[in-house]
Amino acid sequence: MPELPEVEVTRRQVEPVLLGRRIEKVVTTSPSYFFVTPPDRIRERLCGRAVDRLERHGKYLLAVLDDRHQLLIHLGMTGQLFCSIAQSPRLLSSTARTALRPEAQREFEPDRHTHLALHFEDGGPVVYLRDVRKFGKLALLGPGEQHPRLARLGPDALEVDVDLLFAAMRKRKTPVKAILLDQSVLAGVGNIYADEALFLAGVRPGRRASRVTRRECERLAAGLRDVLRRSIETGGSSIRDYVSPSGADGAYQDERRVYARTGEPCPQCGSAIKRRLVAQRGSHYCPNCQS
DNA sequence: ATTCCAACCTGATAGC
DNA sequence: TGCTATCAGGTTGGAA
Repeated sequence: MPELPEVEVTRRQVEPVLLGRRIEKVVTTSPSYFFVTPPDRIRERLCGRAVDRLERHGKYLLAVLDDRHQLLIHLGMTGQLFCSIAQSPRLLSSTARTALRPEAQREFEPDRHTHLALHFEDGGPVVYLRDVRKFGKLALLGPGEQHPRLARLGPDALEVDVDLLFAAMRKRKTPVKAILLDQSVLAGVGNIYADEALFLAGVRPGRRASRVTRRECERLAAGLRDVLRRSIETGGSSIRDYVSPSGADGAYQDERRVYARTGEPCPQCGSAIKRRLVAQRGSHYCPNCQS
C-alpha cells in the first residue's frame, strides 16, 4: 500500500478538493477494525465542518477541521482517498472491470469497501475513503490532541539526515532494512522504497545494521531522497492496489529497479534479482551489485 | 532492550 | 473449471 510518495501524491491532489467546502452529509460503513473512533461519532463530528488543511506525517494524513478537531487517516495496505470526479477503473476488481464497457467505467459507485464518503453543501465532488483489507485506520482527535502514533514518528524520510541514520544503525544487529522500515527512525519508508534505496546504495537488505559504513549510509540517504522524490514526481507506484486520487495510475513502478522483479535481470549487471525474507518482509536485491 | 510473530482483513494469482 | 495455498505496499502488542 501507500508509502510516503503515494500518501504525498494523495495529499496534494485531495487537499484542494477539500478546502473551504462545508460537509453536509457523511456516510460510513459499520464499526470495524478500521474505525478507531466509532463511525457514528465521526459522522456527527464531521457534519457541518470544513477542512482547513490536509497534512502528511510520514504515511499518515491529518485533516485539520475548522473547529480544530482533526481526522487522522492511515491508508494501511489498500487504502485509497480520492474524489468522485476522479473515478478510476482500478477501483473495481479486475474481473468486474473487464465486464464493463469503457463508458460504464467512469462513475465510481461506493461499494462495501468504501468506509467514508463526504458529501458537501455545494453539491460538488464527493470525497471517498476506501480500504479493502481494512488495515487502515480512521481516528478523530480533539483540538491540540496528538495521537501516540504520530508522537512516535521520526523525522520525515524526505529530509533524511545521514548522521541520524548512521546513529540509528550503530550497535544494532538487526538487518539494515529493519532500520529503514522503523517509523520512529524515519517516517514514511515502506517495503518498496527500502528495497530500491538499498539497491542504489549497493547494500543487501539483510546486512547487519552495525556493519553498514558511514559512506554507505550517505549513499543510502541519497538513494532514499532520490527514490522518494522521483516517485512523487511520477505520481507514485501502482503495483497492486494503489491508485492516485486523480485516477491515473502512478508511473513509478516502471522505474523500479529491484522491487517485485524476482528473476529479472539487474539493470546494472544483468544478474537475476533475488528475493528473500528479511525482517519478515519480502526483500529484493541484486546478489552481485549489493553486498 | 531487541527481535520475532501472530493478528487485523480481502483479493489476486499460481499451481495442481 | 475449480479448489487450495501463497502472497500482498503496514502496524501493533505481547511473547520469546
